[in-house]
Amino acid sequence: MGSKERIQRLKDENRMKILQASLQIIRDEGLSSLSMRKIADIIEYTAPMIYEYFANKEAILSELAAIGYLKLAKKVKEAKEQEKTPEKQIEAMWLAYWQFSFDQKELYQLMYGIGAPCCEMQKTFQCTDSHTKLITDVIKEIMKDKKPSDELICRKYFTYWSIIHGLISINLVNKGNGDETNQQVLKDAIHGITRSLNN
Amino acid sequence: MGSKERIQRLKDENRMKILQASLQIIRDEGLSSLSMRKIADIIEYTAPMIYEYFANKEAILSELAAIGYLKLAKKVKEAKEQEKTPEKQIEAMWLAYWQFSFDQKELYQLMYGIGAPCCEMQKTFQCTDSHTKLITDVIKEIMKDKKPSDELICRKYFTYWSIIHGLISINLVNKGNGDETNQQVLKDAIHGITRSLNN
DNA sequence: GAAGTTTGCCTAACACTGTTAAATAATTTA
DNA sequence: TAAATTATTTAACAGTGTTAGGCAAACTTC
Repeated sequence: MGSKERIQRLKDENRMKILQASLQIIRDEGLSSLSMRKIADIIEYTAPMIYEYFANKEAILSELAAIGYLKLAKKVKEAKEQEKTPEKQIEAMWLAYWQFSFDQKELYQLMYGIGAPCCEMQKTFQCTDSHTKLITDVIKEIMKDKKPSDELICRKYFTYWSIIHGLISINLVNKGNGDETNQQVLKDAIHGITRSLNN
Repeated sequence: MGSKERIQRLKDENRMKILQASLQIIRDEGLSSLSMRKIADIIEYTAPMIYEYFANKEAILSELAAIGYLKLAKKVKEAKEQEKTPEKQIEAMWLAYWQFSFDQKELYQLMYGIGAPCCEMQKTFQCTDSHTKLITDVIKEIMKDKKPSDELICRKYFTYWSIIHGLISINLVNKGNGDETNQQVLKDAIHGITRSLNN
């Protein structure tokens, strides 16, 4: 019965189509005008069909966010691998994070709830294999002489994250586009925090 | 015709009632479950009546946000006035900002679009009489020996704001409540930036 | 005070939204 | 081919923001 697999593959395809269509609508018309019926139009089904693939609308958004986390982790990892010293790595990683948030505005907003009463933040993803893990590892590397506690590392990560996320949020809401000035503020801040790691 | 004024006063009262009711609903049930009909229920009118006072739902949110800016500016001003040195002032002001965002979670989210596809950010308020003006004035005071350009001051303000707004956003989305660790990160960051103003 | 005009307010409706239950069409199994 | 299962749709519910039309009360003018 090879058709079992064929049917499964078809189901997976439709799942994927739903996600793609959703993201497309969000990109084209904004999150607030994403509707089940519009998704259905694109995938050439009727709205109730979507419920065969996702429990509800929120589940779609949730899954899109999850995909976002994967994409982000990939970008951050690539950025890391192009530098040798931890200091350069951490700058590259945060710049990659920054870049991601502008290349994938909609996804980023979904992931971190800017302008969207969407899914709970995925705490599952925060530990293994995420950009968080990648970055905290480098922080640990930089601070290794001080034998920092996990709590301290976490706090340092938080400090980085806050300023970058803050900058991004402000830019997204203000419809900025990550221009020179902001990049300058960002780099300054990253350097400042990085310097503070070892004194 | 003193009744003209009486009627005007009644209209103003109703306007206020609508705003209060809206804020109450947002606080009790969240922004996403704010509806015109619910507002109407509370003020004991029917939904279409609200359109006599506000062009649409967004106008209500917009006005709530504007009220928020005023409240915030007041708090920041009070904080400033309780300290003498600019260094202490700036810390107090940002802590007041932080406090405001937790005391008035909903308002803050409205003002800065966290979890809300709401109104454009009010650029009108950014210049005179806002917390922004209050804070940049103090930054200017601290840096006065360097004769900084407006652009530099703006960038410094931005740096402060980013990390604080970032911390707040993360806390709001994660449903944190501004606990010790975060306050620590915040104070560290403020000190770090303040120190950087003069070297 | 009566007639006409304006105002305040409501009902009904439209075009949407997410979601569910029931009915129908297509496909697989016996 | 007949029965059972699965895929898909139609119809509906309860909710949303918003608009148009109508009724009744209040005010203005005569």
